[in-house]
Amino acid sequence: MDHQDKSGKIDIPKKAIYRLSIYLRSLQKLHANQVSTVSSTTLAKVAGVKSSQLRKDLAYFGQFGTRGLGYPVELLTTMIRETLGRERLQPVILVGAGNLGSALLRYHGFEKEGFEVIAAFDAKPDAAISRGVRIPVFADHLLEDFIKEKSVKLAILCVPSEHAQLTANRLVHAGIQGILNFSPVMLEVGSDITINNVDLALELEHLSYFIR
Amino acid sequence: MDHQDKSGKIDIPKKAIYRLSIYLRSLQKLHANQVSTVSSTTLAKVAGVKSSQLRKDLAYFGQFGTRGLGYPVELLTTMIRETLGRERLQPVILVGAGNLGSALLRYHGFEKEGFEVIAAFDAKPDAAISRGVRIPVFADHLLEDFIKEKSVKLAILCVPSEHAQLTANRLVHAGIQGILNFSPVMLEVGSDITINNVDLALELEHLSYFIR
DNA sequence: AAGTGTGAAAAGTTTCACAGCG
DNA sequence: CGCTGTGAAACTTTTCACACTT
Repeated sequence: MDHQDKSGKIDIPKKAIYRLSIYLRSLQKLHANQVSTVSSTTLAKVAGVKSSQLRKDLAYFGQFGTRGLGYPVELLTTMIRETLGRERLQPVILVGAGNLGSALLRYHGFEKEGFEVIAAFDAKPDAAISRGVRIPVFADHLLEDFIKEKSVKLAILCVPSEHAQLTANRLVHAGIQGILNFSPVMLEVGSDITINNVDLALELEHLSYFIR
Repeated sequence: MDHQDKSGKIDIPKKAIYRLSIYLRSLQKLHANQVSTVSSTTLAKVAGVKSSQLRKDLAYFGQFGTRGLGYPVELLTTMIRETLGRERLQPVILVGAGNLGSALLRYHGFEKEGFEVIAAFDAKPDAAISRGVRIPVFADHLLEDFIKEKSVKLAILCVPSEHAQLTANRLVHAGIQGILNFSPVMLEVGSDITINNVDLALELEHLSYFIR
């Protein structure tokens, strides 16, 4: 196995990809502190992982370190960005500007990390607008044209559970390739589409198992 | 290994515990549709997993099925609830009622799944109250007393990154055992405390790797 | 000496396949 | 017969330990 899948993309374990994002943040923090070279031990500590795991993760997509010295912060940042497909700004849309949806729009956590939420869609756009959302909120039926026009690839899905699958189908049909899904529903989509479920109640439930 | 860890709790793989929550929801859906018995194949389909995995997951904490027939919906619901520690309502507090925090308070996704957010805490409680939050919002320094008084075990942490670790320390010291952490920071806590990180920007970043 | 890169071992998880029960 | 419960196999991910480079 040469770490290559059929699409020509390097085959990195899913969990390692999550960690790459964490490394990216840690590197940015180090860069802000004028650090220009970092050892796997130090970076691992900042990121909260084992140093051996960090080295293995980085080795999945290249060799960037200097033995005896460590990794150049700036180069490594660039390489991880490139691997994650974050060299250029990704436009994102949000669908379903209800309670949670408009909350996410006002919360600027995505922008801070370099994602631009360029528009939102809702059956009742006025309601969201009146909630103090600044990003343009359009009527639901304009969704498809907008996605095609702007070639948007990423969507945040916050519609009520009962509409989630139907809306997901529309998104995929219009060209969306990745969905961040906040509905507590297992979406069924083609294998070429990536779904990321964020299920807040489920996370709390998971915690409640571990408290004795 | 008899599936028992030192605390006397059955040793269920972490990933299986997440799935138990999904099964619980699926069962509730079936129950609402008057289904009283369900086969592993059917329940697995609803939950979006393989039937063999479902059977293995359930087997970790008991034997509830009848061969040739399937699982009794109601009993299985009770057993999973019990395993997850969800037989009785868990009180939860939220710390940091800023942008995201007050958004989560207005969003009632937790309540719907049976968690009661009984109070929130913030350095500037008035700001959150004026944002239309109905749950009582108290001043930050009342945190410890409240946790002890009500023996709260679960907290949702939404303070800015720079205060996250300090606040987590306070929570743990006051008796919190599980933290749902929305700050993009790896919290360092004792091994008896469970942390669940929900990092929205990280999830988006993960998606961006998979879109070609 | 310090620290990377990496095979190989260990641990964790999923899937298979089938014996056995109702 | 239909479907559960489960060992064993397959696969994935993590950790170890050390050869090797600067």
